[in-house]
Amino acid sequence: MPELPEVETIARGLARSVSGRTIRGVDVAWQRTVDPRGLAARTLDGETIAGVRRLGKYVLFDLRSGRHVAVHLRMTGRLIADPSTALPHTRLSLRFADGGALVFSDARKFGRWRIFDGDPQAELGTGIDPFDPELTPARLHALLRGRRTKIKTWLLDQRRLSGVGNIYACEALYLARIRPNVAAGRLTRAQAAALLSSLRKVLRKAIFYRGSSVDDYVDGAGMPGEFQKKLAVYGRGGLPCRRCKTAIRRVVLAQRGTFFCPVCQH
DNA sequence: ATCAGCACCTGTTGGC
DNA sequence: TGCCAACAGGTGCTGA
Repeated sequence: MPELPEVETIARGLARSVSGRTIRGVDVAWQRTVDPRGLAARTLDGETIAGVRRLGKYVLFDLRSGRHVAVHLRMTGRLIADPSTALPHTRLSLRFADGGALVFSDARKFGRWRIFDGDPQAELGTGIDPFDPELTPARLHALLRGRRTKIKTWLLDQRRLSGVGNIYACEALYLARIRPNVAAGRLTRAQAAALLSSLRKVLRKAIFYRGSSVDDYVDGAGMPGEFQKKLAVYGRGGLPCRRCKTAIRRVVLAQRGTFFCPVCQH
């Protein structure tokens, strides 16, 4: 479900709504929600949330103790602060000392919570962020050099670049006029530069519109985003390209639906 | 290194 | 109307 813009929207909202609050009670309704590589959920009892931010596609809670909680929402995970009614598919809840709660609901049960000490980036293995100032066109071009994997598949690999998912990979490649199936290493320096600026443009705009609610994404307050109305290619198979009117094609790359314009993208 | 295939899960949708 | 297959914003593992 959520990619960088959706996770950013959720993290920003939760930073305001749960920062400074103290956990007094943890309910785990689906044990596998808690990643066994990290600490047990009950260790959160008594912790106070210092802040909330995004790391790649993780919602990262920084605790006053120095510990961290990384929540990955995968396809259908939702983090809702102080819900007014019980949520369906609730898998884990943090009860706060003030009487409120942070509830994790996840229909498909793919989402994971990981509680750990130490450096989040090292712990989670996240690659460079698309908005990291150190990611220059030259740096991206260098990262792509020699890679024979398809550029769209490369964009989805979180160990290299962290935060881009299926929707925004399709959208950025469309904006940059690059075919999803070209080998990553074959992109020219100019194409790498176009791809980077397209990624930032589409991600920034999607954050502005509070994410894309194609199916069931909602933010930390339960509100949907608006960017799904702005999508240029994702989910538009068979519909006319907004630039040249050619029918948008859908193919499958790396087991994921992939949309592109066969005329605009080379 | 890379890829296809499958696993993890449930809910919704579209075709027949 | 009803059933079933396909599909879904993600990742991780295995085997080739």
